[in-house]
Amino acid sequence: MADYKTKQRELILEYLKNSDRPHVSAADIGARLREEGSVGLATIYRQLEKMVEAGLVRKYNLDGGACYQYVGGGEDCHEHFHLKCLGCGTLIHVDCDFLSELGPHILEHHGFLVDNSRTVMYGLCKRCREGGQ
Amino acid sequence: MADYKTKQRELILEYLKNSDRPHVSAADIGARLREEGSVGLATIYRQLEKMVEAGLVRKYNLDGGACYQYVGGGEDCHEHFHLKCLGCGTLIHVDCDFLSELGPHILEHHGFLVDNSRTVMYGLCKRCREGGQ
DNA sequence: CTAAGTGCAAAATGTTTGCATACTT
DNA sequence: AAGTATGCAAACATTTTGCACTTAG
Repeated sequence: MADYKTKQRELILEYLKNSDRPHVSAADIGARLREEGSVGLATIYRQLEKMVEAGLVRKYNLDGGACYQYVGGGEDCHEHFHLKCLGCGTLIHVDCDFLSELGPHILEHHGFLVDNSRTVMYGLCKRCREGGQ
Repeated sequence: MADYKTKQRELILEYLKNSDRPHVSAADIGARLREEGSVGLATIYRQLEKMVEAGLVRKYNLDGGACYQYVGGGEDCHEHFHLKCLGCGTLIHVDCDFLSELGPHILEHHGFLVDNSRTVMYGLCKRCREGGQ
């Protein structure tokens, strides 16, 4: 029942923490960890599942597969917003004061508690807007 | 380029409109339409894709596959926001001045054009928040 | 007649599982 | 030693695609 501390688990956690991009797919992790420590994809999925269950990692179901984000127990991503481009599929992370007021506003005026970590706003990014589409 | 009006498309649309449940998977549609009119799964996926693109249908990526919801083209949903309760599943429509500033703000400061009709914010409604969960 | 849509089966993803082996505690 | 974790390959589920054929405009 207790999570053993294995080399693989540490590598995955390490990767999640130090990734420059906030959201990472299982394949991303696999691609990187196959070089150095060699961690099987199955292990990655199994560990990610545990981490999600433990609240260490958050899972997002996106179009072409799921992405994972390290949140380290404490919140982290509750503070910002996600914009997903319907054109190129990019997931954009946004931190912004104006947007930070959104949650409190909705809670106060509409009685609804928004969970930013699960909310994705869809639309078109600048490049896709300018490139036709 | 123009969407042809085929028997299959009509059947799928009909099913989406009359479904008692708001969210339906491609498999759900297939299971039902195989009985009567016989519509191939591939066609269902291809039609759903078009409908999503046309704004007739909204797509949600869930854990075990995607679900689709008919939202009708005629609605003025571009004007307001959608809050979906993770507890009871209710979809709440919200009209509000503060929220109306959100789109312009994101466009101006983040270069991203939000499509309100496709964007759903997830969280908990008042009742679900108070009732535990 | 031409463009678009359809069904089927095959293929491409993304994720999970069975099992023998290896590692943690 | 007992309980977990791992790797691999096979199994799965869902969605996409190639192709010959049908249908709508």
